[in-house]
Amino acid sequence: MARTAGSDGQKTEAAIRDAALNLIARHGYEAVTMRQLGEEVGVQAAALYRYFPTKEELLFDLMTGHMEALIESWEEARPASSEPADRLAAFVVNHIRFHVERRHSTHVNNMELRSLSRDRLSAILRLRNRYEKELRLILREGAEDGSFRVEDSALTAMAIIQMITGVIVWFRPDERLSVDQVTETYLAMTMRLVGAEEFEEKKNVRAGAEFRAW
Amino acid sequence: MARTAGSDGQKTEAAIRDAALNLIARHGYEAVTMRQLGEEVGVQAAALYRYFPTKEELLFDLMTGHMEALIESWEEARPASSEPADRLAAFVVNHIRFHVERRHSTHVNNMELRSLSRDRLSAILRLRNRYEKELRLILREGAEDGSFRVEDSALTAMAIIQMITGVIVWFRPDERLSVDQVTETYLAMTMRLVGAEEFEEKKNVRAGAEFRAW
DNA sequence: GCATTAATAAAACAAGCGTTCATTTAATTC
DNA sequence: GAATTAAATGAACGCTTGTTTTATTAATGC
Repeated sequence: MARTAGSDGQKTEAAIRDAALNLIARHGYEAVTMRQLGEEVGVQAAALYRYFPTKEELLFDLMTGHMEALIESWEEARPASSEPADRLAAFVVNHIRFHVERRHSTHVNNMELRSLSRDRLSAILRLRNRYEKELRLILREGAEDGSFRVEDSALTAMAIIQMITGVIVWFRPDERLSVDQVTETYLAMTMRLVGAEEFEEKKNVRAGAEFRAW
Repeated sequence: MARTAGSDGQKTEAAIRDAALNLIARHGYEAVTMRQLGEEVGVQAAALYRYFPTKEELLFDLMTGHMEALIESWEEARPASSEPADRLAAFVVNHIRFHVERRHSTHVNNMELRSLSRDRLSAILRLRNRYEKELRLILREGAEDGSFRVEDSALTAMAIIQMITGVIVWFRPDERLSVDQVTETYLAMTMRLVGAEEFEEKKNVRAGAEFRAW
C-alpha cells in the first residue's frame, strides 16, 4: 500500500499538530515516539517526515505557534483605555481565556522548553519576553500614577503570570466552578495583589448588582 | 575490575539521589539515561540497580522524599499563633525558603508526575493534598473570622501555591534581589491577595522601620 | 587469615528509538 | 488517458534504551 484514498496533506498536517499536542501534553516530549504519534494520526511514522523534518522541529513549530497566537490574541484584546486597572483587567481576562482554551498547547510550552536546542530555545524566550513586557509595562505605569501598589514590577509580573497560568494545572470546568467564575475570582485576586483597591467597587457601580460573591 | 577501593554503599546511594535530581531537573526524567546517571555518579549503570530496582522507582523515591521533607518542614515551622494572618505568613515564608533551597527537587516534583505509574502517582498526590489542606484551612478560618477576604478557599489556595512555587522558575539570587527581599515581596503580595489589609502595618509597628519598599 | 558479604565492572539482552530509502498508490494536470 | 505530482507505505539502518547476568574485587566479622 502507499497513498491512501481521500488523503489530504493539509488535513494530515493539522492532524499531526493536534495529535502531537495531545500526546506531548500528556506524556511529555521525550516519552512520545514518532511511531506512537503516527498511530494516533492514523499514518506510518515515516509519513510524519513529509511535514516536519525532525521531531524537535515539530516541537518547535508547536511552541512557536502557541506563542504567536498568544501575542496576537493580546493585540486584539488590548483595550482602548489607558487606565492601568482596565488594561490589567483585560490582560488577566484574556490570558486566562486563552490558556484555558488551549490547555494542551500551554502544557507543552511550559514543560518542554528544555527539549529545545539553544537557538530554538532563545527564539521562544524572545517571544515570551515580548508578551511579558506588556504586563510589566502596565504594572509600571500603574505604580507610577499611583493606581497600583507594586514593590517590583518585574517580580510582580512573574508572580501574576505564574498565578493566572496555573489555572490550567488544576481547573476543569464542572458543576462547582465555571470558567467565568474562575476568571472573575482570579481577576479580583490580581487586583487586590497589586493594591488596586477601588477597582472592584467601581466595577460594581458600573455593572450594577451583577457581581456576586458566590 | 569489580568493587573499587574506598567504595561505600551509603555514599553511593546519596550520590545517586543527588546526581539524579540534578540531571532530571535539567533534562527531564525521560531524557536522562541510566548510563548518563552512572557516569555522573562515577559508576557503571548496572551498579545503580543495587540501590534502586528500576528507573521509575528511583524517581518515585526522589519525589516521595521531597514531599515528606516539605510536610515535615511545615510541621516544624507552623507557628504557635492561631491568628490566620500569622499562620499564612509563616506558611508563605516557609514554602518559599524550602523551595528555593531545593530547586532541583522542586522541578522534578512539578514536572515528572506524568512519568509515574497510577499507584505511585496517587501516592504523591495524597502527600500533596495533605500539604495543601493546611493552606486551605488557614484560608477558610481567616475568611470565617473576617481577617481575610477570600472568594473560594480551594481556588485561592491553588493560586497562592502556584504563585509562590513559581519563584524557582525565574528567580536566581543576584545583586538586584536577595532571597529575603523576594520572600518579603511575595509575602506582601499574598497578604494583599487575601485582603489581609492591616497585616503590613501591624508588622511595621512590630518591626519598627525595618520594612522598606526597595 | 579465612569466610562472607557488599559493591562494582563488564558484557550481553531484547526491545525500541529517530530517521532514511525505495517503492507504490491516489489525485491532478494537460 | 497518459504523465506528473502528492501522499503514504513498509522495510531497514545504526544506535540507544532499561535491565539482567556473571564474574571479580574490597571490606567486614570471627
